[in-house]
Amino acid sequence: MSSQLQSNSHHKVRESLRERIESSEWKLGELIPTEVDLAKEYGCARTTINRALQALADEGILIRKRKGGTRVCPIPIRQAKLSIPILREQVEAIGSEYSHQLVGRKIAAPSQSIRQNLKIDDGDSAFYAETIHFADHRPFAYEERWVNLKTVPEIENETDFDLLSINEWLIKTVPFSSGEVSFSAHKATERTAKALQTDIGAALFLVDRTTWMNGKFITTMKLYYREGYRLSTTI
Amino acid sequence: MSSQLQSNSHHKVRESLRERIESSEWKLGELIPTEVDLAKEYGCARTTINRALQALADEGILIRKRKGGTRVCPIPIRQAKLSIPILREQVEAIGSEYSHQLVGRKIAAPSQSIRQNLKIDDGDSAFYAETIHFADHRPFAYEERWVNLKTVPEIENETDFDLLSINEWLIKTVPFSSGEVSFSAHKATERTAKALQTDIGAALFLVDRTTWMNGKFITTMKLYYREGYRLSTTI
DNA sequence: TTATCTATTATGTGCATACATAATATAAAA
DNA sequence: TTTTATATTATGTATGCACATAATAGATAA
Repeated sequence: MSSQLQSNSHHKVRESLRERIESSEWKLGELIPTEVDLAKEYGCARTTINRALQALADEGILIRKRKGGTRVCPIPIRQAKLSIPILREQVEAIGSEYSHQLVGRKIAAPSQSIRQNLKIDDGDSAFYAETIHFADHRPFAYEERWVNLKTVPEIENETDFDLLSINEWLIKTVPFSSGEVSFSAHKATERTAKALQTDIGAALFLVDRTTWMNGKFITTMKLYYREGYRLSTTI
Repeated sequence: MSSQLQSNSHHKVRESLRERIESSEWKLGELIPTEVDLAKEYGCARTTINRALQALADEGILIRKRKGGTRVCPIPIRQAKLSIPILREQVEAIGSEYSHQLVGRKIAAPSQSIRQNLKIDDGDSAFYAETIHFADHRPFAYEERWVNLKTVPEIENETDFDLLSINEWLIKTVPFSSGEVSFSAHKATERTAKALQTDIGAALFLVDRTTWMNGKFITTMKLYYREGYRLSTTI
């Protein structure tokens, strides 16, 4: 955590306060001194204390109210930040060579649930593709993706997904989008097992993701990871 | 996102800049104007611009370097914040009644890998417990937990885990701890299937978690969720 | 040419000050 | 007593200013 020495006052104050909170000098839900008092104690400007306290409040370990004062969060909620890297980086991070293969591509009318995800009408068709992602030429993840042609019509004319996978192409084309992700466990079906060269019934880690931008739905996909895959983070 | 109208200048500036970034006014990796220029443009102090830019940098959509200037992050890394709620809240959030049952409890010498997680010596023993968590009296998750007796010796004398589950007791006793979590998919074994009243071979969602505080290791656990469980978040 | 020094530049930070704002406590009026 | 106005308080924010610091570009010396 505090591996990088910060000689800056507001960082130092923040870490000092963090320690005091974590050592239970102030108990859960308890009021801590006011900014003015802390400024006096630390011998710095109130601005500096304010900055430190706001940062801790952003982290969720303090709760602040005007006039009410600042108190230690009564129920410390653990928040894990997990970055969702693109597959190429995920594979290269473990020192393997990344490659991918487009095994299916079509324009078709998606199922009801997919239509709902992309907010498209009943008759409308969409772009569909299946991709197998490899680490050192061994299947690593299998991707089923639908792309909304109303939002990203250019994809229909995009012929070359050899260098850039569809995901990477989309990130370049629609860089800042919001999305919803969910993680679950999934028994490998005949199709997913075949794509990942594993057994039917294997426990696959499934990432479900739908992204949109300015209210326009862009893409929805299912990403099946091989057995043994772990998504890790710190809290 | 910007649902709550903020009349504050630095919030307004931040959201304005966010829109300009998301509308690709500045492309991926491109340099944006300096603080001084933006301050001139927005008619505010540099401090205000600085605050807005720092916030966007914290979010990961800007990259700042002294002298180098501020640029749009070349590879927008999607960061999902996922809060790890305690099981009681998770169950009650879906409108079900929460209950739990301690099915095993002992002081024993853990396996090599657990000893490694808790950083305890070869001969040392630790506290072990298995808990089944129910939603409306149906098994929801199965927990296997080891607790380091060197760090939390009080747990040995704690007899009553009826009201508070071990996890809840630990949160109360050691409120601010760091930890590592990993998610994966796991085929139900005889034991886990039995505990969750499901079939052997079912695809379970597994959460692996180890927590520590000030370098002292507290607990490590495996939490197996029933089939169909989804962990969701937005990015 | 290469290495070394030296501006220059944009961000990082701290501070004093001033005022805004939400929430509470107190006093005054009904 | 209840309601309403008013003061008080702690945090929220904006600003001008000064200086620190990292990284670069340019100038100078080897």
